[in-house]
Amino acid sequence: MAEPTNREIAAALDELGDLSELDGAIVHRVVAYRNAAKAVREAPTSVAALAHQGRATELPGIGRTIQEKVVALSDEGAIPAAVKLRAKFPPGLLEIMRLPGLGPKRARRLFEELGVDSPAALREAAETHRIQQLKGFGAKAEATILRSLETRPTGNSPARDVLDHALEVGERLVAQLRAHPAAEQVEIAGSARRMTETVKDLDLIATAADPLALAHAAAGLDLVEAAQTPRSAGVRLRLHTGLAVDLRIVAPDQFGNLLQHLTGSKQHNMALREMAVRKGLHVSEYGVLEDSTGVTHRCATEAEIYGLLGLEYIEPELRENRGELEAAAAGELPELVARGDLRGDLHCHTDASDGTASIAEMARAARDAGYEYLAITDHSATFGFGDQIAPDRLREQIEAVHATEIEGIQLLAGSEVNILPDGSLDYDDELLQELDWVVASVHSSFRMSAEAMTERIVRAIEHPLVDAIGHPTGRKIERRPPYEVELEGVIEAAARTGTMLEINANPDRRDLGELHARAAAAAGVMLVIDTDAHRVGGFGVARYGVATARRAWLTAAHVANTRPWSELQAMRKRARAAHG
DNA sequence: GCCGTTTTCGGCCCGACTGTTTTCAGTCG
Repeated sequence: MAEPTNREIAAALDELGDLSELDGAIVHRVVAYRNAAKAVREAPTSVAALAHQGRATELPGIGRTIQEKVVALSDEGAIPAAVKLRAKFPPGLLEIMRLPGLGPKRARRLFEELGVDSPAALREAAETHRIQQLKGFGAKAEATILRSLETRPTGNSPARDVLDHALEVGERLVAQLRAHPAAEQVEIAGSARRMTETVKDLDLIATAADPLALAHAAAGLDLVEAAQTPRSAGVRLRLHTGLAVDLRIVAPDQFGNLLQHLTGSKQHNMALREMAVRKGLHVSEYGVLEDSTGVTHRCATEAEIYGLLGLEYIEPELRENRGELEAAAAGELPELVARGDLRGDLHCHTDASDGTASIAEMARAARDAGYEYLAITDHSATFGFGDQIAPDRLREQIEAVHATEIEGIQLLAGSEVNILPDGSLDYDDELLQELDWVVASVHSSFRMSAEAMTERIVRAIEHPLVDAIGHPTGRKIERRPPYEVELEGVIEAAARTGTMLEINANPDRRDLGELHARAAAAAGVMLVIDTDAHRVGGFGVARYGVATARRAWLTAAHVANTRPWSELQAMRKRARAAHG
């Protein structure tokens, strides 16, 4: 039997958590299963393999018992405890439990007292008013249930906004609020501040000389489609883009408390608060309560909160409970790479392939975006959209790039070469040798087995003239899953050969993602943050690549294009081979 | 079920909201 993937193990643990919750298990055991599921989902290597070696307990939140369950899942195809509980509760009950307003306790009572075992049966029970006869349920509960059933997500709901869509409008909103005379501080909080890949809504926090006036002003902005009643505590908005915005207005001396609370993540805050409790402190959105004195410390800044807990300030991108609290306590947080550290961009397109601007136009735009060097990397011969560059055309392109002189930026002749299904490249070595930079990417035959795709990419990695692998998983966030590939094998090969892996900064890609980028860096792989710009405005997305790198705990040292070209050039494996 | 600078047992984040209730359990973020 094939070992279960981390995703399958995590799903099994989540299911066990749900079933245990229905079964009335103490909440902490349920939480333990969910924490374990998160740890598995984020683990960089095969948890099934770890469990068989008895080493899964090294992951935070996994102890001996859950390790045994993982082994059982792997060896027998199921977790015995889950099998037992599945026999006890119909699968429809899990669905019912997740409806808004319902939970495990109420779902179970509906099942035991009314025989409700599916959403259809639930609707029937509500429509015949049998639910309001139950103790603790009333007419309102029945109406809420019917409404929840109506608005139940159908599975293809778009659910979350990709970050750039939310930030584009969110940052305009912030600018407009800051311009209002009643406003003092206005900041984005929530997952958008942590620069997650997608967001559900936007949380804004403000302080104001006249809170009610600011809330009214917010409700009246032209970005706003609808607003609830403005209050001095804030206002809820819906923008024309459909984005929900929650503006909270707070006293200046509690600004840090609320900002920290609403920035999250939930997991980070829970772990932070547990850590605080051990020091006799209680952290909430209103302040930090000290047990020994009964004093509540109000904090104008987040740094004060972390300071009270004896922690270094933790950047929002790190607040995911992935070890940042322990590192902050030990004074060992990384100095994260910043946008200003990037000196060059090694992946962009011109109108020679599917871009929209000339070499010179792209060069000037890159320079104006703060870059010192730019590799022009148009698509190779078999790109297949009518814009392919045949070998002779590439020779002309190399000459054209080298002949283009733009003050303040150095141009490099490169190519984004296709990795063909068999792992070969579609230019011969003699031609590749003439390029300053070669990024190799998969653009076709996405539907291969993981084994074949891994072999394909590893073969490209082993090519002596490939400097970097572009968007290594091929995913499009919210639109297309990654192709099947064993990233572990890719990372191992990249480390072994000195091939760099790209963090493609396009907000729809962010590929490598943060977890894989972190694993790659830990394995000694050098990363490059590239925009993959197709137009002069395309360099602005660098911030999303930097955000992914920061969420991956990367420092400037982990990112090759924080170095001047002269240094980076010498780090390419072909340069190292020449010297070695 | 996990975990330990209050260690191998006894804790486990915090507060708001809702509906049904008259002091609170369940749910949510």
